[in-house]
Amino acid sequence: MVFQKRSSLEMESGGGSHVAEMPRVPKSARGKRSIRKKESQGQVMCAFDLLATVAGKLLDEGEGSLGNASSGTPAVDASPKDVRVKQEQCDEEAKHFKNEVMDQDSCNESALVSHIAFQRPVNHNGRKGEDPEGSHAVIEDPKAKSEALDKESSMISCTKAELGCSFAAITDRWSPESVESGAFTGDAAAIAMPATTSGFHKNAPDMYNLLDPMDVDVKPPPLVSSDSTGEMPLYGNKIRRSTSFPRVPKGGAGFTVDRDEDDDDKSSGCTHPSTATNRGFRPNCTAGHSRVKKLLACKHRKVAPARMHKGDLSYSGEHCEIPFTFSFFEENCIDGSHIQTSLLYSYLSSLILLDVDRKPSFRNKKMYYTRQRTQRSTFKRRKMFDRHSAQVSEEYAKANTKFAARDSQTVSLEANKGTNSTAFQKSHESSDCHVKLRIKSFKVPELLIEIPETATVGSLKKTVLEAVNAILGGGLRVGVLHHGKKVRDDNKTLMQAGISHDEVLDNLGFSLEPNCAPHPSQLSPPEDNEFMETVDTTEPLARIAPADSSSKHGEVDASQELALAPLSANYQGSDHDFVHSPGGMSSPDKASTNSRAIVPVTPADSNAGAIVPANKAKRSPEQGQRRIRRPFSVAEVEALVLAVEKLGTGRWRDVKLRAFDNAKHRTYVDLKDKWKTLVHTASISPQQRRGEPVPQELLDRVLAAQAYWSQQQAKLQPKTPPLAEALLLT
DNA sequence: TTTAGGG
DNA sequence: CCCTAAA
Repeated sequence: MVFQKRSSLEMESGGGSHVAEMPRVPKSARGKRSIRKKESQGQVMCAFDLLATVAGKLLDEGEGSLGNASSGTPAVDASPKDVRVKQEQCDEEAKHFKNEVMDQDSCNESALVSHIAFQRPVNHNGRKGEDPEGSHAVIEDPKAKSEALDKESSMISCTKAELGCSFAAITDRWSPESVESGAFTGDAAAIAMPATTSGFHKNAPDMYNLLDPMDVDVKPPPLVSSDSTGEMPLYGNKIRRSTSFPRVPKGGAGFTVDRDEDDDDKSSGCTHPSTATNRGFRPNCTAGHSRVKKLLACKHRKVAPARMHKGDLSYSGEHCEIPFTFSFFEENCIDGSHIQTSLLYSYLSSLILLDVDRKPSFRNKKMYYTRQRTQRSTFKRRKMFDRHSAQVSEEYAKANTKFAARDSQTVSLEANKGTNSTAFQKSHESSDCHVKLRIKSFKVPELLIEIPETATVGSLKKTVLEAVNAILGGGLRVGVLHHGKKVRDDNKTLMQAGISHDEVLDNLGFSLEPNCAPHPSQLSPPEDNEFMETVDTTEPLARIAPADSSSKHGEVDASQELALAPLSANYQGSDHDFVHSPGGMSSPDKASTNSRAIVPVTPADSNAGAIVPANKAKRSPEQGQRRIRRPFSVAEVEALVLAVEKLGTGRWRDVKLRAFDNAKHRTYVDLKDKWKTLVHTASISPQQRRGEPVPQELLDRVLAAQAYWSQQQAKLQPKTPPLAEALLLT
C-alpha cells in the first residue's frame, strides 16, 4: 500500500516523558510486516485461468464480430435508469472485489477472467473487430446483443450495464484507486478491460500501469510498488497524510490514526467504495430508474454478502416473494453444433476455451423463465436458481475447447445440458493429455427479485435477465471440485490436481459460487468438502433487496473498508482508501488476518440492507441516523492501545487527539467504548470473540494497561496514604 | 464538552 | 454505537 508517511515526531514529541510507562514488554515484532510480495502469485497461471484467458482472447478475435467496438460507454443504449442501476451494481461489485482480493488471491484471478470471458460471448454479432487499442473490444454493441438475446431492448441495456460493472469490478480489483477516485467510468472500464484481459496475469504493478490511464483524479502515489497497488490512497484530495511511527519500545512514539476524510457523505465519494462509486456514477445516470432497476441493483449489492439480514427478506410488508424458476433453453441449434447459448454458456466460456470456429452463437438464444408460483399481490418475486428450483443448463456440443496450459496440456470441455450440476462425463480423446469434460449443468445461486405488480412481463423478463447477467457477469466464480474436494490451488495444473485425461471425470465438479462472499475455504480451511455447501454460500448471493429499503449502503462500504484495513504499523485511519490488491498481502500472517477480518465484517455490513442503494434522503437524511458501523481495525486497536498505555484510561479526549486525531469518525466516546470492549474481549475466551480477531498480543496489552491505569486511578482517588495503599495493594 | 456508564 | 447524567 502506499501511504504517505510523515514524521511522527510532531505527534509525540513529549510522548516518552509522559506519565507512566507501561510495564509491557516492547514488541519488536509489532508493526513489522514483511512486505515481500508473493512472487508466485499471479505468475503461475492456473489451468482455468489460462483457459479463461485464452477463451477470452479467442472470442475476442474470432468473435470480435460480436460487439462493436464502440462502446466506450456501457450505457450508450441503455436507458438512463438501467445505467444507473448498473452502475450501482458495479459499485457493489467493486466492493466485493475488494473483499475478494483479500480473501482469495488465487481465486481472484479466475474470477476476473471469468468476467472478461463472460462478457465477450454475450455479444456476438457485431463487428468483428478487434479494436486497435483493444480497449473497446470488450464492450459490445448493445444492439447486437439485444437481437441475439431477445427482442427486449431493455435487455441490451442491462447487458451493457453489466459489462460496465464487470469492468468496474476488475478495475477495482487491480486498481482500487481508479474506482474510488471516481475516475471509473464506462470508458475507463473499457480501457481497463483489454488490458486486463491481455495482461491478466501480470503482476499488480503491471496492472496498475495498464490501468493507469484511468486515473483521473489521482496520481499514482509516489511510493507505488507492486505491493502497494492494492492499497492506494485515492482521490487526490483524499490522500491522507498518514503518520506512521515505528513503534518505539518505550514510549516516545505513538500511533496516529490517519484522518479519514471520511465524512461519509461529503467525501468525494471515494471514501466508501460503494458510496463513492455510486456517486461517481450518478452524474452520468439519469434519475428515475424504475423500481425494478432499483431492485435489481439492490440485488446485486446483496450478492456480495453471503449472509443476509433478517430484514433483507422482510422488506416491506407490501411485498411478497414469489418463487420462480429460471431456466435457459436452447432455442436453436446452430450449425448443428448444438451450441447452447445461455448466459451460462458465456460464463462457462470463461472456463472453457472454444474453438474459434465453433463459437457458439448466442443470437437465437432466448431465455425463458417460468413462473412457478405467485403469492398474493406482491411485487417481490423470488427466483431460485439451481438447487432451489431452477436449473440452468448449458450445453454446447462439441464445443471443443482447447487451451494450452503451461504444461501444454490441453483441455476440452463439453458441456451438455443435463440435470446434475456436478455431473461430468469424460470422453476419451486420442492419446494426448487432453481432458474432456462434460458439464451437464451448473447450479445457479438463488436470486431474489422484487418487482412491482404493475410491471410488465417484459420488464420482468428484463429484470430477470439483468439479474442473471449480474450474477453471471460478476457475482460468481467457479469452484472446482475433485473427488469431492475443492481444488483451491488455482496454480495447480490439472495434472497436478489429479485431473488427467484418463481419469474418471465423474469425480470432477464445478460449482458457481458468489465471489463476493468470503470464500469458505478461507473461513474454514478444514472443510474442504463443502461442495454442497457452496450452495449455501451461494444462495444469498443473488438476493435482490428492495429498492426502497432504506439503504445505508454507505455503511457497508465503510465497514468493509475497515475490515480490509491492513494491519500495518501505521494506521491509516481513513475509512476509505483501503483497497487491497493481491500484491498487498504479502506476509502470511497479514494475509490471514485480513481475510479473517473480512469475514465477520462483511456479512454484517452487507446485511444491514446497506447494500441497497436507496435514496439516502429517504431515511432521515438529517442526523437521526445511527452512525454507520465501523469496526476497529487491528491497526486502530493498536493505535488505541498504544495511546492508552501512555495516557491512561481516563483521558479519552487526549487519546483521540493523540492517536485518532485524523480519524474523524472516531470520537473519544468511541475510543472509550472500544477500550471497554477490548477489555471485555481480552477477558473472554478467543472462541467467544467475534469480528476481526485482535492479536492476542494487543489484548494482553489492553489488560495490562487497564490494570495499570486502574491501579493508578485507585491510588489517586482515595487519597489514601501510600502506606494504606501499599497495604491494600498487597 | 468531556467523562463515565448503562443500554 | 447510542444516550445521558454529571462534572
